[in-house]
Amino acid sequence: MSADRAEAPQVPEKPSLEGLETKWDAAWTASGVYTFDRSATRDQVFSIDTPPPTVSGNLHMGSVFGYVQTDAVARYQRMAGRDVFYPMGWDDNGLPTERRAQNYFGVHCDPTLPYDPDFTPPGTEGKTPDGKKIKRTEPCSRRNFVELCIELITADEVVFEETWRRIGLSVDWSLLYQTISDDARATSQRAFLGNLSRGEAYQAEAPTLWDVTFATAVAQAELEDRDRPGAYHRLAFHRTDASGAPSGDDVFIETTRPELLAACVALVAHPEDERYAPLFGSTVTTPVFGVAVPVVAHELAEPDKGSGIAMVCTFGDTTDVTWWRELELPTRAIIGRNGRLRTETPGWITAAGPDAVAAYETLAGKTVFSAKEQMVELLGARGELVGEPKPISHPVKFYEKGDKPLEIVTSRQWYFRNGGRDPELREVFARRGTELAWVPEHMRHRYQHWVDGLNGDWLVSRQRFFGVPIPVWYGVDDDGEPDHDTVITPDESALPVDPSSDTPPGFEASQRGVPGGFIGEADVLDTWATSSLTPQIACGWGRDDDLFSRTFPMDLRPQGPEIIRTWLFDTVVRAHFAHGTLPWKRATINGWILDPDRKKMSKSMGNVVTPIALLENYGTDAVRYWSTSARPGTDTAFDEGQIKIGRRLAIKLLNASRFALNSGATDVDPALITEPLDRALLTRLDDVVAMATRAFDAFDYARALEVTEAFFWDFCNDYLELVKGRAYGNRDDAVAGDATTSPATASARATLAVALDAVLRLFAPFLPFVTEEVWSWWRPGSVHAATWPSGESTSWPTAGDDTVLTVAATVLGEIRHAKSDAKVSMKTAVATVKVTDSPERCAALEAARNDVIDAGVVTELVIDSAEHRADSPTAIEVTLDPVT
RNA sequence: GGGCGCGUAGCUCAGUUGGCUAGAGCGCUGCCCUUACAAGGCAGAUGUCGGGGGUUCGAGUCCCUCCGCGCCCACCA
Repeated sequence: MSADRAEAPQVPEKPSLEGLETKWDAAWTASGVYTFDRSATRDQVFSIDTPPPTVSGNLHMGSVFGYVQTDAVARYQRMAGRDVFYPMGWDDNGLPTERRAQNYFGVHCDPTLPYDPDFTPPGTEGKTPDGKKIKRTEPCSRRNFVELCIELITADEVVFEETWRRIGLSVDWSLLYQTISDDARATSQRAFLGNLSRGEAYQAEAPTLWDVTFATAVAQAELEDRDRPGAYHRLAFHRTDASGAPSGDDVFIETTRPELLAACVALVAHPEDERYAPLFGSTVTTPVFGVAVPVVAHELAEPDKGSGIAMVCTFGDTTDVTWWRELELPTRAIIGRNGRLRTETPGWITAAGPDAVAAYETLAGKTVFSAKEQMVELLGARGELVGEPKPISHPVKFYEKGDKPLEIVTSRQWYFRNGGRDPELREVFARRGTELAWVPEHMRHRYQHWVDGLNGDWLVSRQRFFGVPIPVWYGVDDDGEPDHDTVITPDESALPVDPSSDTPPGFEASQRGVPGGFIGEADVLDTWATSSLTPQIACGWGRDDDLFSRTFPMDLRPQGPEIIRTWLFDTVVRAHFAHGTLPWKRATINGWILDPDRKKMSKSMGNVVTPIALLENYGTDAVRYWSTSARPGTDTAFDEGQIKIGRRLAIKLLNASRFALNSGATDVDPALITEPLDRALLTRLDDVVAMATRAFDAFDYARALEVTEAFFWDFCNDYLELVKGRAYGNRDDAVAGDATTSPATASARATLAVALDAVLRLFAPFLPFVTEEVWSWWRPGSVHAATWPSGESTSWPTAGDDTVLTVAATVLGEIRHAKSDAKVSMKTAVATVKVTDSPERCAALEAARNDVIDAGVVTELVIDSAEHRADSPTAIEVTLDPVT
């Protein structure tokens, strides 16, 4: 036994996959294999910016899919010698948590209420203490509400971490962060203050997309269109003569929103529309209210839509905003933030006379829906509604989390510049998109397309509660009114701050809200304004500059395609402003999982497939196998069959390893690997390592898995069978035993050890549990800390002739074929096998003669090149023993 | 309406810069309890590469066009 030889392998009698996850997760935590070594320099580090998942308590199949793919890359990088910085975070700030807190505790936030230290929510889990469903939520102060949110997520996050650990991510859990934590809030506010001081953040009074239900402004990135039923109402506007008196002629427009008639500020038609050209510059009066509005021209008006002329209201849709801005129309807002028509009669209606006022009063305070019905009645009564409304289905803008159409209201909000209103800046961000490496390459189009389509700056203020407060105060003027032009900022050292309770520098708490004092900004930042800073939060920007310098800009940003326009783009914007760089070198975009439930809706008789159930039924490695079989960026149908294959592969790995180790696989001088068949195997292995390495370097984990799996398959089916007898020492002249092992047997055993060792490492990124288990039978330390088998670590002889294995496997295959055809057992003896082939291939076969004879149970093997004709294929004749 | 992607065996998918009779796994069929593995092994059958044109000595691969599917974006009159 040589000095460097490991202890005798400890191979279990019945190897099994059960319980490996718990066992090794605990072991990895204890040994710290995934702990980031912060003495590493930037060039040695591979840092990964995982988008922190929303804490929901549930793990989604899609998350498992994408995160496991990234983990395989992380594990490869670690084995390839990089110091992997792989933090995880929880995105717990924002609306989803607010909603869950509302449902869970049965409360809602009323920011006008004072803090109640003794506040007790009506219940938990949506139920009262006596188990009844909570029907009405109870109001509480903002601070009480935030406390409840934090209580909820703290409990959830413990469970969530356990769940995530189950999928075997090699993250350094000591780096775990939360987007609502003090550090994250401080980072977010620090970045905001930087944006403010450089003029990248600004506040403006402007038309804003507004969600009535949540009572908050929303950003362009959070919109989605949904098809909703509507109806065209044909309305008669009245033309006037030069003196402004009615001329008796009418102009007809079609609108789906007659309730906004009181907010009408103009009619607009295309400049080249001959039907309406004579009207441009003239004035018409609205039906019902008789308010005079101009007829104007704009190329956005579409002649073939409706009657070709549209009414512009402030504001019915985003086109109205465009027209209002570009045509410098007046603002006549009638819809309030509660989604109802203003209760006080607007001045322009009053000016139109008592009839108009009377009409408006029947609408005042009504919801959009009721106002529409009332308006139709008013129009009908006056004969100004032509015909019946024509039902249509049309796209309507919604907040992606909302269930009522968005309204547009004018309000003061905070914005970040993002190029939406500045072609030069837009070009800067477009260029950033081209600098970023994309996997797959075509995903860059989505980024480009989004940047090209931006039509406004990024609205970041939200009228919500559970978020990062906008860290500013405003001066209060002599009349006690906030002066929004006087912005007071905190000292950086004071971050994070809450302006609603903290006092700005230079003021006393008693000056809050009094003339000459200050008032805190009540709004919070959009959740994206914080999650767009995950590289800064994770890498310790402004908090741990040493760590930051070793990890930022990060190497990799893995994520789904649906958040390119939001999360990815926003993160690029923030890093560009704060650091003048990209936040990462490369983005890998995973594909979608096609939901089987959706597909098989008709068959949905129960079984909801959850990742947890799959992980329990098949084991984590099996689920990881399926996830990493999918090509980067490629959509994949959920396939339980693939998961079963993964499980089989893992079991196969256990059994094949057990066999190899029990056959005497042993570490000896690789120079003892002398048999041509063994050298052929290792030559092939060398190619596989090269292919897998190349694939991983291109972030194509799936290809790396594919070539490794194919090799392992051949290794088991062909090589193991061929070498079995020789490894056992069946043909040894000497008595079995180390000291007297023949060179042929020693060669086989050394080859088994080398091959198994390499195969375990090659599979380690994909099947971390089973490879670690087998590794522990005979190797010290963790396979995940082992060196990737390439380059300098390739210490086996590779000058072999691959043909030896190929020909031997082909002949063995023919022998099996013959036995299969004869319907006899594989251990049946074969009388003769005659192989006719080229001299080269015959020589190769000759080199493996004894192994083929052993594996095929062959009595006589005839190898002949004399009758071989050039270009004709290998000819193999198998004659079974007549006795059988 | 614009953009991106996809359409290869019954199913899920590979097919790298155009190159030897188009591949894998599942499923299917048959056989084998072989002492690593019967929740296994071995073997077998299966394709107008969505349709139609074109370039080429040669096209699943490149070009054009049509059909179908998915996703994203788009101004809700």
